Amino acid sequence: MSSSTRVLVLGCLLDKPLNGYQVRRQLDVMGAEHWANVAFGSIYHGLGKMAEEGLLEVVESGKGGKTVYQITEAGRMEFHRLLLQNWYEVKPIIDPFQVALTFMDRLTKQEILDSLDGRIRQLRMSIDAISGAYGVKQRYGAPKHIDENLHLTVAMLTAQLDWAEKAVIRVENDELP
Amino acid sequence: MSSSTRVLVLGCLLDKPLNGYQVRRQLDVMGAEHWANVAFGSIYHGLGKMAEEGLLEVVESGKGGKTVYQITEAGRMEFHRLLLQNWYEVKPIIDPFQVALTFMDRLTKQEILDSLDGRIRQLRMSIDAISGAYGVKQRYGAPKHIDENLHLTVAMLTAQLDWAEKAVIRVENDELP
DNA sequence: ATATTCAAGTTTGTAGTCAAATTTGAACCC
DNA sequence: GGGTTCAAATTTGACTACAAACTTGAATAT
Repeated sequence: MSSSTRVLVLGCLLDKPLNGYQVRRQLDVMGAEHWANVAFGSIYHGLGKMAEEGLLEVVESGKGGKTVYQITEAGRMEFHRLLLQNWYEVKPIIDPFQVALTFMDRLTKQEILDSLDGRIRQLRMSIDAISGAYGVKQRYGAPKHIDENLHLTVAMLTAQLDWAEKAVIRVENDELP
Repeated sequence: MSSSTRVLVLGCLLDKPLNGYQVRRQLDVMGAEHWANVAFGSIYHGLGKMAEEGLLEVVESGKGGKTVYQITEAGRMEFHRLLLQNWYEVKPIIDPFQVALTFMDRLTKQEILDSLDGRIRQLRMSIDAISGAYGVKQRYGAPKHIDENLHLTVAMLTAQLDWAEKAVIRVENDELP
């Protein structure tokens, strides 16, 4: 499974053993749906796989079918290794919009302007919504660094917004495509 | 297959029929490896699948085994539909770094500062490299809008760089994590 | 002529993703 | 206390992604 899935699942298990469903809920609480793609099946798959690899071990299996996993020492080391690696290396970000941008010349001027208008509105709404969430979680005792994720997301959305606003002007003046 | 794969493959076939290998080379020429994830197998899979769906049709099969595909009218409409959709909608960007950021408190201050230093250096290098490429393709007859992809990429990298530089200060002052 | 090499072109198998479907268990109602 | 309902928890299987392995053909060397 992807490096992100591994980090997320191992990360959830650092403090206490959990079963698959609890891992999933933990990810929900973290708001992982906003910045990661981890589906149901992938969690269970990941748990099973990493147990095979010795990064996790099963505690309290059987009974009513629920299987609780606990992180091993090897698992902690792997978590730390992956975490550092993801902190260090800059991976190119994949945005389907950039694919669409490549074929800009296949759309009419009006189609481009209409789409850009829609994008700009969506981007503004997202930025507002996320900005409004700053500091909210702290009130419930979450650590400060949670907000950094929001800051970074807003920064990226703002970069896209700036680009789109400039692009509108260039298209209107027929400098593009 | 993903919407991006469809757009990319259909887009390559707009002007002339091609076989799988030629599609792949066309994507290489476009520099698709920088902003998309389209592997070998996915291209052939996509060609076969879209042929089944009637978006493509096989011309000149057999012979030495090579199969040439041509876009159909339905294919052109689908391309246009997908293209507009990707232009219009803002999808959340998935960045493995944001996953790592969530677990910031599991690293030591020194580890964080070292990693950030590495990231900052990488980001600066990428920004310089891409900025240096502005306008280069035009000299070889490529359309202007190709540069927009580069502009957008640089804008996103710059946003990440700004964030990282600010984060270093916050960590040094123990405001984080 | 035959061998060698290399790019062109495709197939295949493994591993992974994902959401729908299924099973389990406990709380609640009359 | 039997039935109903709903959240908890997992399984399943269809679909995808990917890269390694394979085939083919044509050019070059011997």
